[in-house]
Amino acid sequence: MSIDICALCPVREHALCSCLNDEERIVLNGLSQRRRVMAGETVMWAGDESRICANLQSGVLKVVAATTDGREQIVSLVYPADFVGEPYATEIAFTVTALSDAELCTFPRLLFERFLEEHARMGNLLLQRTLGALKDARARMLTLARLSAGEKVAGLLLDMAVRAGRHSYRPDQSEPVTFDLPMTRGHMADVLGMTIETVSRQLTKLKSAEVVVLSGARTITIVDGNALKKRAMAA
Amino acid sequence: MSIDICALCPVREHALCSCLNDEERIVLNGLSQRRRVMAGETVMWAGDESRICANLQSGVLKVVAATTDGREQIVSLVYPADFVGEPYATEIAFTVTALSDAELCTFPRLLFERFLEEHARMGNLLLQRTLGALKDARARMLTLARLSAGEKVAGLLLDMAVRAGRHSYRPDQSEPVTFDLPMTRGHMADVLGMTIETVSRQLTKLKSAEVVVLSGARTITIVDGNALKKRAMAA
DNA sequence: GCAGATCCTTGATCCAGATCAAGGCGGTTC
DNA sequence: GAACCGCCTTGATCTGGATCAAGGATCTGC
Repeated sequence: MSIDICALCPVREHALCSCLNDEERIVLNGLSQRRRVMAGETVMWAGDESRICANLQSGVLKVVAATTDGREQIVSLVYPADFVGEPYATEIAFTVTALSDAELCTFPRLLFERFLEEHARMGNLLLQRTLGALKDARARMLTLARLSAGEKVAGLLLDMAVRAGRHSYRPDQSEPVTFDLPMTRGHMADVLGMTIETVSRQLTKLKSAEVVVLSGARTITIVDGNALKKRAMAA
Repeated sequence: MSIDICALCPVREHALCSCLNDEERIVLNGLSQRRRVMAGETVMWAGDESRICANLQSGVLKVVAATTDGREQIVSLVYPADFVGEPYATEIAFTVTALSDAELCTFPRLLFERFLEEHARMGNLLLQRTLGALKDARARMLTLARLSAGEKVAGLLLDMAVRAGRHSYRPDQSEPVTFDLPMTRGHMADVLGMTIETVSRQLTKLKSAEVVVLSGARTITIVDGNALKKRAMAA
């Protein structure tokens, strides 16, 4: 009998399983297996059989779509408490790789699917999260296809201020915020569908315009949130 | 008591409700309302309250994301038997408009959500479809961000050959297929994130290369499916 | 604190696709 | 059958961002 490891879980209040009662949670825990990955390590490969699903406990992952000739696009970033994996798919469509060291709580796909079907409340919660992810993906389609480089970078900075910096950040109330960018220029370029050089130039432009301050490559202060929002345009 | 209108439904075998037994289906039917829309008419507006969900019975719809200054991107095409709407959202994020005359079987959102929660099998089916839509959206993110104009057009033609032409079409077995393009050049441009002119030029290029034959603007024959697939690159 | 690697910035040039502009082709109306 | 209208094609030009190229900044291990 395994001990109640969920008690120590850093995301137990926010992950999918937060909707379960103690009894149900213990059953699900019985199916789970903890896994640690190092920055740069790949969690699942496109083309492989879909064998596991997981909740992310700590760290950040990227979900990547790629052409056969090696062009890549990050289609999603996975933060702690987010669900990752492809239930009801036999073959993995998108490669998932750790951007930082990370910890996952994994489940065998087939057992996870069975559990979902037997616990409708969790099934429903996953449905709601999947609908949210779909909305996100569609919003980003607009970004990728129709926004200029300047708009893309401004929008990503605002996103990151909220997700990686203070969750409460509102650009409107323009008190400056400082935080560490959670990714390299290269990853930003992969998220936004552009090149490293263009990302760098746009950041330099924002710096010259005194909208942001860059202290070293990774630390940023948003000085004028309103100006940044104006440059981002699309909601 | 309403008559059993589902018996006449053209998509009863393929829509979400196909997983229900007779009794359940009659309950759901009690919540539904048929709606006809004309080509060009908008079914739901971004920004409005999310009041209805629906199964599409006939016709084709587009789901559109737009910036405040009017740039647009089609993020999804909805075909018969597909589900459309935004359950569990209070405000509509994407405008839905008919590309052709269309018929919908609509449900009030809140009653539909309740029904989903009380009929886990349908909830699970919607989850599977939503996961499929998410995969689609992510694949299209790669297309929008990283493929060339030529690759985009070739890929869309193959897609349409399958969805709008013969469902069984396989480009590998290169017997020619003829079908009518289900949309204008303008809509193709909106789907692919480019301009009408570029779409037109790419089609002309495919014609000159004798990969396709265009008989009038709307009828197309794919002569060399393999060549077209080669030009599309990305899976 | 130095060697090497990785990441970032900046400059010069190029090009795919946007934009601007001008007809051409089918349908529809009366 | 003439006039119109929406859609499509083609040509000329422009430009945002990619690509090519060369350092500069930071970090890591020893």
